[in-house]
Amino acid sequence: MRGLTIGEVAERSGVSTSALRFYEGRGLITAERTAGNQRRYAPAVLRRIAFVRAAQRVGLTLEEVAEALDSLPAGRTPTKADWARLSAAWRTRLDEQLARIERLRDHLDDCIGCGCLSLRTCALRNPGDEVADRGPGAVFLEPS
Amino acid sequence: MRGLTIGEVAERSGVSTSALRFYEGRGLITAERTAGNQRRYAPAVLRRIAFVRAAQRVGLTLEEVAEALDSLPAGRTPTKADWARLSAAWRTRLDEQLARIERLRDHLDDCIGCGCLSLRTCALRNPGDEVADRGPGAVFLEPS
DNA sequence: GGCGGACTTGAACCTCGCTCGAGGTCCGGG
DNA sequence: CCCGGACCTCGAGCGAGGTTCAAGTCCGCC
Repeated sequence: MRGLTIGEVAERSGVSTSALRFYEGRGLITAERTAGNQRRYAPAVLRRIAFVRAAQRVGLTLEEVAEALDSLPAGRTPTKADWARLSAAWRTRLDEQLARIERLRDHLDDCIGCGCLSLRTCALRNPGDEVADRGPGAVFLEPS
Repeated sequence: MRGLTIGEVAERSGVSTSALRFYEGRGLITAERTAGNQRRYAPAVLRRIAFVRAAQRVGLTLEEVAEALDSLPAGRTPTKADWARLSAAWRTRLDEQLARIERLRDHLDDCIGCGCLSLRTCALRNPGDEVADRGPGAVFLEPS
């Protein structure tokens, strides 16, 4: 009963063993067990993990990733058509994010120099656009 | 000793009273107290709160917002020059976010239909670009 | 002076995506 | 057979940005 150990999968995928166990708990990946209860992974799990990480970079929550994975036909290897369907949906999502940020930037341009946070009409003060980037991004106010 | 009550500030700013107390704990806003220990806010707090919310929409953490507020000269009302300086920094930040998402989208375009998550060279699999939008965004996989 | 709604505090809880630690087991080489 | 490193489970903790609760106090109007 060969298969990849969790450590091997972690190394090859760049995802920590704790994250792999966490993903398993969320139903994102699965593993066989040895007689001694250790996980053994099929090589295909690496592609699945790559899918999860790619989806996360696009901004999906793990729950959404799980839905997307569930939408793939069980049993067979995903085809190019499956991938095209999902990646088109991702693209839409990215386009929406771009549009949102662009709107925000344009409002900001309108506002520069006008001190308009004091005006009730300022678009920046009013809702609809969210960014909330929690990733490793640029630091605000240059570290001088 | 007049001044706005916390409820009035909440109503006018659209920020909940619990959030206002939370902001005070983070040093983002301040308030006087009545003899009976209730908060009373100066009207200028509304502009300050608007600033906080705008900065959050641009993606700053509350800690970064606090730094930005600290960078404003104490005591006097912020000038247009102050605002221009900060909003220019925000614009840079938004531009970086846009660039990041565009790169990701372009990778995705390169990948559509090629099933390239199976290739070790796929740019989508490899790091550097993060999105992680936690805001109210579009739902993935249209609700059909 | 009495009523009720607005206010006070602190602590506990929430989501998300993990990480870490404790305490214990398994596996492979020498 | 023994050792050490990799593995196991379970539960707690983090950090961001709050919300919710409990128990008690204040404010202002009639």
